[in-house]
Amino acid sequence: MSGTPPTPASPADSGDAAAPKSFRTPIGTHDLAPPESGRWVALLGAFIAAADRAGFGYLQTPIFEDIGVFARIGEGTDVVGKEMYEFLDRSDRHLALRPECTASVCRAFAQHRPATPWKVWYQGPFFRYEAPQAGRYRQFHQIGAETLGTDDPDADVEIIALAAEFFGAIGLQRVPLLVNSMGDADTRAAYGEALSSYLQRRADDVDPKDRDKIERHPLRILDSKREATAAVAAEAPRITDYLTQATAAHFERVREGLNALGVSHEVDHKLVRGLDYYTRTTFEFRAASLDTAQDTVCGGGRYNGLVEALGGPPTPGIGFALGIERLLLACDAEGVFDIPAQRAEVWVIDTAGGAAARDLTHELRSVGIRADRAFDDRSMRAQMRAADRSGAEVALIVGTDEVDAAAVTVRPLRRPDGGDAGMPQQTVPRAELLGTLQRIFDELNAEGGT
RNA sequence: CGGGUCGUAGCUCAGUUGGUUAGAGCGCCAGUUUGUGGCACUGGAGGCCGGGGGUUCGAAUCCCCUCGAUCCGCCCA
Repeated sequence: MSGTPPTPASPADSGDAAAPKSFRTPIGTHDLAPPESGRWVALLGAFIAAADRAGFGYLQTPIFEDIGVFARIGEGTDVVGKEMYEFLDRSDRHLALRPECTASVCRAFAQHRPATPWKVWYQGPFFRYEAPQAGRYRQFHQIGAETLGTDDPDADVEIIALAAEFFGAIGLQRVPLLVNSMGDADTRAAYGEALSSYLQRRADDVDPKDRDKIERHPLRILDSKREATAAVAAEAPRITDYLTQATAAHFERVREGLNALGVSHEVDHKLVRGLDYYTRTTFEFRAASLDTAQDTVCGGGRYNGLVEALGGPPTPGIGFALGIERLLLACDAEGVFDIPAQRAEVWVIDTAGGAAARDLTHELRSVGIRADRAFDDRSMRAQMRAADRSGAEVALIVGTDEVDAAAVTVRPLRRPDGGDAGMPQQTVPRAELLGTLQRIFDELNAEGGT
């Protein structure tokens, strides 16, 4: 990662002996370096495969947008209220770093008017100005998928199944799915009244720290973690009792579909989600293996009014976002989806000046072999150590003898049985090198690949 | 933004009631006779003890401030 510290600038160059200022990543941000970064690449690969099979195409939207795009997420939410990275550019345009992607996807839809259904997935960094803690960062990363242009409950099922499929692909087991329905505007209004009057009646039983929410954001009372509040919430009216016939039927069909696909789930009447735009289906996957404060690994729902609110045609939509950092935390907790080993297949050792290492690695790579080498003309011993640590199957040794004979010494480093005691080496003419390597790999695959 | 815990080598950590040149393990580099890895041994590089101020003859150690990390509230992926 960090290399050798640079030698201090000589007074002659700098004219000043003061140590240069050093920097680190801003609060709540992180570098992602090998080997850990290999996990992200693999994770993305697994998602891409699942999304591709389900007919979702990749959508990339800007990392910053006109701040108005995000205002529709919810006036009362912290996400737009106080957590946005907003700024004026040099021409006084009021912009913001994106805190999430659904609004951007809807903006893109309104801007381009693609044919429907529009099925897209996205991936990338998002930004929220919050104090970091376990599973919550100022720059975090999400993968998500959205289907716009259809209100068909089977689209909801497809979206949820995609997330479930992905969890399965990376080996996550303990991520129970919770679903609920927020109904439509009418049910939300009717339910809002019922909930408010109930909460006002029980205000004294609500934890004092939650009381202000009764006025400000009554829905959020429902998912409070405080014991007293949770007790009140448990007896609160349920939104599913206020669903219109159409939304109730929609919800029923979604559940039926999940059952049909074997996606186990549970209805959670207290699942309200934080963002204002949700209508009808809402859902969350929570990591049961995590005992951190943030255990929602994937959240989503339907947002039938959002495209219109962003100046587009009335267009229904459903989607989810999943937090990569949290997902990886959950993988750690379950002990699944390890960091993939990145290893060379062949390591070239050159004690005759380096030209052979330069040329051979290039030649091997061009025929598809993962080949690597040491630099700086190190001793043979050092190069052998590097070869061993690289995990390579085979070392190719080129010293002065080999150069004179136009040959290469092929030195296997692993045994098919997994041991590493070494096998007899052989010196072959350079012209026969690829064939010899092929035989060795075949042998290893045949005997070792049980 | 409020609260808890914590900052000593690249990493994980020792460092006794304040007392001389701040240590270990791992990692890294080099060697242990001829051109050969893992194991073992030897040596080496690498620390403004997070930063600033204070108390003291003397501070990694005590006090204050600050910055950062981490966790919780809150919020959310």
